[in-house]
Amino acid sequence: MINLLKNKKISKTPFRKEVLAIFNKYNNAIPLSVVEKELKAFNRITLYRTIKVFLEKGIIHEITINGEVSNYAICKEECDTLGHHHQHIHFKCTSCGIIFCVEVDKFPTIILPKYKINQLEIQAIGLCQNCNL
Amino acid sequence: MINLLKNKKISKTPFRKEVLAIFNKYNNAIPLSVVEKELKAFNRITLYRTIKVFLEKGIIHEITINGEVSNYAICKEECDTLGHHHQHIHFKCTSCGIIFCVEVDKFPTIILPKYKINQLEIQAIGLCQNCNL
DNA sequence: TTTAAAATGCAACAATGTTGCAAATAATTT
DNA sequence: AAATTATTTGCAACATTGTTGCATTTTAAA
Repeated sequence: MINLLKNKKISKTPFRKEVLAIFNKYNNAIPLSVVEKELKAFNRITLYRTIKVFLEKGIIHEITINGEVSNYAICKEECDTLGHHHQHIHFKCTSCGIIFCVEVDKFPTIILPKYKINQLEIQAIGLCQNCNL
Repeated sequence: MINLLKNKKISKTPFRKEVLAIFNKYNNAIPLSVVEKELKAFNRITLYRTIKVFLEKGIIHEITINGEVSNYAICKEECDTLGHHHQHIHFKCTSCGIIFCVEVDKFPTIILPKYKINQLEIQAIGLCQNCNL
């Protein structure tokens, strides 16, 4: 939805609408290089700033696995300026390289005595449905 | 142990010994900036190459949380050229910023039908023992 | 429609990471 | 222990990635 921009109280510009449409088009997470290629009128600086705003507003979230180049995906849950609230894991296929979010029935809990855990980031690496045939 | 370099079959040089000693000195993960400051004779290029070799040989592992600058820590388990085999989680304290590895009693398992999960990376974000007092 | 606020894009810069190659050092062989 | 081979180091140069100030343009609000 393009109204997302209105809901998040950020200016609705052609550039942002285009970037948002690209993220919506993909069902998986994508790196900036893919966004670049999809953009009709691409500008590095504006893209960096757009990504930063989208991250801050909880429109997209960043996925970085083992220090590799970051991928970005639309937030499905109610994320906002105050933080991201995801209950999904990130899966990376070592065969086709795809990265995406997966909902799991029972999201793990970890208890560390004397610590306070506010957020759990879980990344699974393996073979996706297609590559595991 | 400095013999680690011999065991991993890589040349034992003063630079590598120094970098290894720095990692051993810290009980937590550290970014390259800290390694730099600790090094007597620092050279950016050699450091990058040393880190790369240490990663490949399974001497250290990389921790990247939410696209922030990577931190590095000694591998405690049997990691080698064929891969890293960790059964610990990575904890980041939002108060003091420290990042370190934590052993957990029961490392979570995630089952995704039709997928094959080879590795699970778990990052917990919250307050560490000191900051949670 | 006018005004105020915000976004864009250029130029310039800063930080991070890489590569070829010659010199230096470490490991191996004799 | 000395000579040979293999590897590492560090310089120069470059490539990539990300940031900032500022004037112009565009969006949102009055």
